[in-house]
Amino acid sequence: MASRYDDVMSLSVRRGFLWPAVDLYGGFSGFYDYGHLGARLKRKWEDLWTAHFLGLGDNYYLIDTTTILPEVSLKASGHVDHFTDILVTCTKCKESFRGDHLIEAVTHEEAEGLTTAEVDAKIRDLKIRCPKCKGELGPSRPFNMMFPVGVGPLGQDRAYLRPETAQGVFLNFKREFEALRRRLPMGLAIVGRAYRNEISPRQGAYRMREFLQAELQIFFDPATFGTTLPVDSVKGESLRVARGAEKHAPTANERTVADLIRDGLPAFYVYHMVLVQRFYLDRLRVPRERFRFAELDERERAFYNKVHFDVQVAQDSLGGFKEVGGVHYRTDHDLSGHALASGKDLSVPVADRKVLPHVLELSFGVDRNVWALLDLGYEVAGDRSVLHLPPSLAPVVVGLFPLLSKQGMPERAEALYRDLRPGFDAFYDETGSIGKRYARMDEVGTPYCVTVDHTTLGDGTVTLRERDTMGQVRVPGTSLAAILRDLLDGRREFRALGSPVSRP
RNA sequence: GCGGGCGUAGUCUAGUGGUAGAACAGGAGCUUCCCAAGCUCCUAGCACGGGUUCGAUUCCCGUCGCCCGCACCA
Repeated sequence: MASRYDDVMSLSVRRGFLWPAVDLYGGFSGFYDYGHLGARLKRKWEDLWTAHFLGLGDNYYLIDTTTILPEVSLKASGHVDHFTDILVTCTKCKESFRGDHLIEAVTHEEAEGLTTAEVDAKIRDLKIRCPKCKGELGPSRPFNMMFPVGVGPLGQDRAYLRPETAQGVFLNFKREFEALRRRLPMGLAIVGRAYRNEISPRQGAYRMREFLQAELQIFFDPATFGTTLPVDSVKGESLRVARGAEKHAPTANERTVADLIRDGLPAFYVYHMVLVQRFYLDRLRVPRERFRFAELDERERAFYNKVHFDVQVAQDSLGGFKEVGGVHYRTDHDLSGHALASGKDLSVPVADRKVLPHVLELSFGVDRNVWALLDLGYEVAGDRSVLHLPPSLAPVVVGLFPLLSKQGMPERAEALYRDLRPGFDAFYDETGSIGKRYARMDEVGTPYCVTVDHTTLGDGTVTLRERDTMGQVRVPGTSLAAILRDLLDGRREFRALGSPVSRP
């Protein structure tokens, strides 16, 4: 019995969205490659994300930074120390545990950051045994989630593949602040790869060792940011949130912006939650009930976050609400860390004061979002399978077919294809029956199909078919480009295009 | 990493100690023509490595990978 996950993965592999990397040699756990449709879908998601989030501010820009970072910079960010877990394995039942957690459970004191020798000593002194089988615990060993890289001919310069794109922004903060003429708020975004040596990659594109992040870091003056935003204009807007323990249930509560601010969340933070929710509901067309913000408590949050809500989308292939992004209030953690370690003052002048800017991070996993689109969009009903992608994200926007492979119809259809090709992701097909061609387009999410038929030969009109409704209208072939552009940009509705063509 | 299950064309699968069939998909052709029609032909597979054996896709071991549970998840 194939699961929902298998169905989505099968579609992805068959049609060219994504599949396991290096599968010629049996695969490479935690790594996935994108095929021709997946790469285009991913690129369109990135473009949409970039347009939406850079549009949130006049001083928001995209930058691009290295994926390899020297140890000193990641030491300053806290990743060298905090991204390392000390693991202890039971010699009897082979179960592994985090050393600091074992010690904290007994002493109720913070034990994170201890060395392996210290953990071993504590375990011995406190006579800690395996919590599961009471067996004897083996020696502890460090495990860092970052991939080490030896730079230089002898590999003598210790470095790591970046575990998040954000550090590239912080390292370039001072340069950009000058280049952008010293203005706050300033937004710097990176869409790029990041790497984590996950112990156990799972669930396809959900937990990967190499993945693509889209992150926007907004630098601001904590004293004034909330008051400079049009928070009042969204006060009545409702957000879907699960706070504290609520996230363990597959639901969310509708809470107004005003409510959340009254509960103590910073106004600027809630304001940006609204903008993120709009991106998912309005732009990505995620059904409202499948979207929510899930709050992480102190124990679950990363070491640098003061307020943290996951952005989650409910996906049947992954068993419910799963993280696709996050809204993180990182305070001045990063800039102060880099200021301390580099010896450079990263505070900036604001009016007559010096301010170390705070950071609000809007962070998204691109691969997770692409998978969510496939999961949400894929529908199998009887013998028809349809991928309901938002038209603006569909890797193929329009299919062009001749009804018959004769009477000059292929030439007419191909001419239309040539006309549209420069401006649209168009696809021409004359093989098989017309129904089969529609079916193929439906399955890869193509929102519109155009067919040249007998009537076309007389008056130049063609049929335009909409994927989701299978409805057809007749439009002039010469207007196709303009009509498609309007449909994709949301300026026109398909049903408003004209009277439907009836079919037998 | 531990435990369990699994690995046969692109996909989904049948099957055997004597090297494999089907369906769907794909290609060519005929025919038909507005929602995966039909017919003919074709392409294509036992994850990888080792062992046992006259002979291994099948049995055994290892590796890799996938799924589930545990742990982990800045």
